[in-house]
Amino acid sequence: MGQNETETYQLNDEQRKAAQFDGGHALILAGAGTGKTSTIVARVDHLLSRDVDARRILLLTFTRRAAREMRLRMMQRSGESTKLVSAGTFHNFCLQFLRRWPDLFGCGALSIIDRDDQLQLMKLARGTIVGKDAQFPKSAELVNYYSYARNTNRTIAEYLKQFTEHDEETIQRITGVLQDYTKRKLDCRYFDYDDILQLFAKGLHQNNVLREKLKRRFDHILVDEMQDTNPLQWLILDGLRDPAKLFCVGDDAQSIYAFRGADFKNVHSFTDRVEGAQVLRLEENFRSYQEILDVSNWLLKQSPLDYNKNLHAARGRGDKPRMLEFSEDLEEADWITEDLAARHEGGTPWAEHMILTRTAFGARHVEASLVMKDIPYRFVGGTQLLHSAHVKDLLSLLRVADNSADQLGWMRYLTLWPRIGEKTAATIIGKLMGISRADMIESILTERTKANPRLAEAFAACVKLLDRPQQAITAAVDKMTPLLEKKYDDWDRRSKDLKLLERLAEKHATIGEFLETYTLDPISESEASNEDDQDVVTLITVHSAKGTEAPVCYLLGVQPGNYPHVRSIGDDDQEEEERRVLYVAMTRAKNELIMTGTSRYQGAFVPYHNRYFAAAGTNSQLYFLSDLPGHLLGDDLPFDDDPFDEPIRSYRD
DNA sequence: CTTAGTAATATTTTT
DNA sequence: TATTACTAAG
Repeated sequence: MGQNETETYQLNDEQRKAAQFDGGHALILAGAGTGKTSTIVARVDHLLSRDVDARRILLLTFTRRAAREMRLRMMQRSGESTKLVSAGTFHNFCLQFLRRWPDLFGCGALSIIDRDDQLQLMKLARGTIVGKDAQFPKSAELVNYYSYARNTNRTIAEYLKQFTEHDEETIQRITGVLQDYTKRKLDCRYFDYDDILQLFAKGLHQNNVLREKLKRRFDHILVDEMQDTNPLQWLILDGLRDPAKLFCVGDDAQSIYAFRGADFKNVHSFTDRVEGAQVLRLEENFRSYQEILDVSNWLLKQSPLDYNKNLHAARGRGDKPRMLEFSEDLEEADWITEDLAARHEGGTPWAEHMILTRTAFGARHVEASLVMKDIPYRFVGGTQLLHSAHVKDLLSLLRVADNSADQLGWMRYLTLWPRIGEKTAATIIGKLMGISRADMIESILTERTKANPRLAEAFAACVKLLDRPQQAITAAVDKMTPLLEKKYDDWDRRSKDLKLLERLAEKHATIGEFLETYTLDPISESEASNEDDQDVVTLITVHSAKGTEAPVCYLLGVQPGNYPHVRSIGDDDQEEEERRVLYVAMTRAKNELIMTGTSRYQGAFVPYHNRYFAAAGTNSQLYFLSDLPGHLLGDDLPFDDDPFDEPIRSYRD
């Protein structure tokens, strides 16, 4: 333990000071690429060398990917004992305790639902409470209200009054819908993402027995990406600290999750809130060459906010970032994949390249081009495997087998069968509610769906295989194939996904765990099929890319309309957040940063708050890079401006 | 009530 | 592009 310190793993002075900090609580302000992960890993190593019990260290990350990376790095540095460190996301950590002490938290068996299910449930609630009313907020907006209010620890009414323009009466009606939604959620034993955090925080703060138990479990709480924690998450940290010590690492210039309730205050007010806390800074960038940082620094300097960031490259100088402009996004996509192929031909592994995109939608041409050229890739944040219609069809059976109160699952499963529509299904579901014994459910199904004997058979088969997920899927596919074949005319293509599902299920102990894993950590089709492949290009949304890096980074769609994104225009805070998104994207690159964009911006119009918004570079205020000084970039000329029909003028003139 | 066919709808970011 | 929403006919 700890024997490697300073020999193999070199830290600079700032990092070492942070890793070995011996006071109380600490906030580490760490700029992009300043070695946040290394410092956290080194801190764990330091604690272990001081004989801190690994089981008493808690490491909270923002995503599962980050948690995985941390575990790997800790293992490499400090060995087997780090397996005992609790490392995971907030959601993961909280859920673990809800499961361990359900009685103390007051929750029984539950299924985690994703945003899709939330939306559907909200649609039902909205339908019964307000009926048809085009003026009334759509279900998607209602889900956002509900989630945002809870993540910022406000009541619904308080949030609506403060952040929306709705009148008193509308607020009343919205509250009514959300109440109905909550009731439906409980009826189905559903838990949405926010319930996990909220119930944990509530138990932690309102149940003294529970708080004492939880507080006594950890001595050190390490938090990654502190700038993206929200008030609800802060409540959790605040409840767990003392005597446990907080070690929070973050960078306000990389805060890009305000839409999820993330609050800078967790960083800016840290020392006010936590008595005696110390602030340490990491300012030397180990990731990128100075030229990449020059452009990034310039971007932040344009902001009216003072980020007080001026990253300095420890690696010195390299190539200037490039900016390429194309007239069509198909050309842009093809250029990138051709460049990739050429580099690979030249001996560079695929894995050294990352393509960053503002939106998953914006990457569709690149994805198509990668497929065309047979370049292996994984798309992090791309279309989710579990969201395609045929997969949902299949999973509906597994869901109801796992949780018989799952009404959305029943509705989907039942209506797949001939002669069963919404009404018939609703009647059957009504009969099923409140019954938990599988054999009784089976007999009701058999009784009510005589025309489709396989409906009940398939259910019975899956229930028997609850702890053999792979076999359960095989059985489900077997029984449902005739149905799905008829429903989809491109069944051949779709059935491949179900094979993929079988393979994924192998690694899981129960159906419940299988469903939960991929609900909390959605997986895209390309990720699922390339799971074991190491050498692949990474296509990734900027939001998912926070915390990662690659030697060569392509930044897709660097053009007006994307930075800031049109949907954020009009709200100053949102626009400013978009600048940070671009900053995060740029600072991922280690050696080369290649920005591409199209001049003909998205055809013509983009819907924006029910208006049409033309943004084709008419207003330079709307594009962060419109005033970017040319000397910061490499020599690529914008293609359209390249004058090929002009006589050359001597430089001596 | 169900179903087949057509129209519309929405594509920011995520645990 | 793909899925969901709606409408008219069975």
